Amino acid sequence: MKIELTETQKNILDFLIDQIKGKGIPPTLADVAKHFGYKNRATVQQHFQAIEKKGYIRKNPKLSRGIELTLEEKFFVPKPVLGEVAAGNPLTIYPDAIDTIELPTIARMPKDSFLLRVKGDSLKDAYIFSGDIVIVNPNLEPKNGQIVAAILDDAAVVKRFYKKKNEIELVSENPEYKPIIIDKKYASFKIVGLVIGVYRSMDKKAV
Amino acid sequence: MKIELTETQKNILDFLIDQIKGKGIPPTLADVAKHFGYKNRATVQQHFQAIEKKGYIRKNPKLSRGIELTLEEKFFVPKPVLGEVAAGNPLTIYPDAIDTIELPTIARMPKDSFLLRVKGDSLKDAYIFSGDIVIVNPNLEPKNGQIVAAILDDAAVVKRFYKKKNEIELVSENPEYKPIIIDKKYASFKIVGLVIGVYRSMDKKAV
DNA sequence: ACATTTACCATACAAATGTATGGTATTTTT
DNA sequence: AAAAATACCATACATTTGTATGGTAAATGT
Repeated sequence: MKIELTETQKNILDFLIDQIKGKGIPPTLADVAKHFGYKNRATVQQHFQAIEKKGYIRKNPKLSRGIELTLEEKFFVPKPVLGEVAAGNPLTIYPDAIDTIELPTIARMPKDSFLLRVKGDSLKDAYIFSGDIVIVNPNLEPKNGQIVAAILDDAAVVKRFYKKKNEIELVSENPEYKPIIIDKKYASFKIVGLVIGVYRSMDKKAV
Repeated sequence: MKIELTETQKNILDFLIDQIKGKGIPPTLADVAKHFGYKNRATVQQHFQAIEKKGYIRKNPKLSRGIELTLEEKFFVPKPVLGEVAAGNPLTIYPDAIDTIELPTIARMPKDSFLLRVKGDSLKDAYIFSGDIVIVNPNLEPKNGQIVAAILDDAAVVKRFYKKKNEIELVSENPEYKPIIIDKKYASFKIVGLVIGVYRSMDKKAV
């Protein structure tokens, strides 16, 4: 349906999305021009025209900042650049560890965070279920008691984090599960990031 | 901390929030003037100045639509105008029915939806826990198998919806709970809306 | 080889936009 | 009773902003 964008157009669209998601308000032509080092607004104008023609955006003519994304009727926009984005991502180091990873964009998500779609029920002791989306920030230092996403022994877990003297303890919400103690034995242990939120879409669950 | 707003200022701030949340982009002075029937942009300008002085908004000077809400550093903004806003809302019909309702605003939510913060564990059979946010769309017709928020007998429930010949059945996820059958006996039954999503913030849960 | 698309530049212009200033009437505070 | 805040109006002005038009050079498609 949608026609392919060129590299430049993709970059501009990405910047557009970034601004809308991050700042909450679409940029002006001048904003975009400045960001890409264009000396001229008309350049951006023409790119927007091209992008609009390909169906990715809609313009409210004569309106300042009147650019809308056609993409999102929904909460989550499956990023078309998924493959490439994941490549630059901390997660790629463990591409197989987490069952299935999708990187949708959610509005107003902190810029440095990413989303993981949880598949499998291995995380349900943290009230997180298959199909849920966890919002993970890899740049936040987890404090004791916070929930982290971590990899150990090729499995992904979401648990409460406690740092002790010589070890790290990962505690489940569910008391049935015993805490996992991380010490030197675990060579393949890595904190992926701090889980700052969970989202679950009900849309498709109707069976 | 925050100084009280006047009635007019409150209305204008509400409209501002409405626009930012609903349309995704702040209105111009002219937009606001038009909406309130002011013949003059300067009137709005002055109201904004007053509202800014009281600390509710921030203005990026010289920037079109450069108004920001001071309110929201977070995902969810507990609406300070809750009472009044709720007044124009479908929910107000049952002001006491749902344990505690907060009407936070989330960016880029489908325009006609609203959020309910769930308090109390009465909804946990749908994997929804105290503190979670459910996203409810009152304008979508629930189909069989979808999750709805409903009011019956002064209690709010979130359950799977099934329409039968002469009755409506509300089924829990958890088989321990028996389905609720709605027939003519329930005078005070009302579907609030279709639950299209659940969000949970992990931020504050660190104990 | 020729046409089209892409990716920029420059200039010009009307409309939109934020802002400044001054004014009037009413309400609230002191 | 006087001062301050509120709620509007009008006019004027400099920018910002979107848009239109025309041009150049390189890449791509046919």
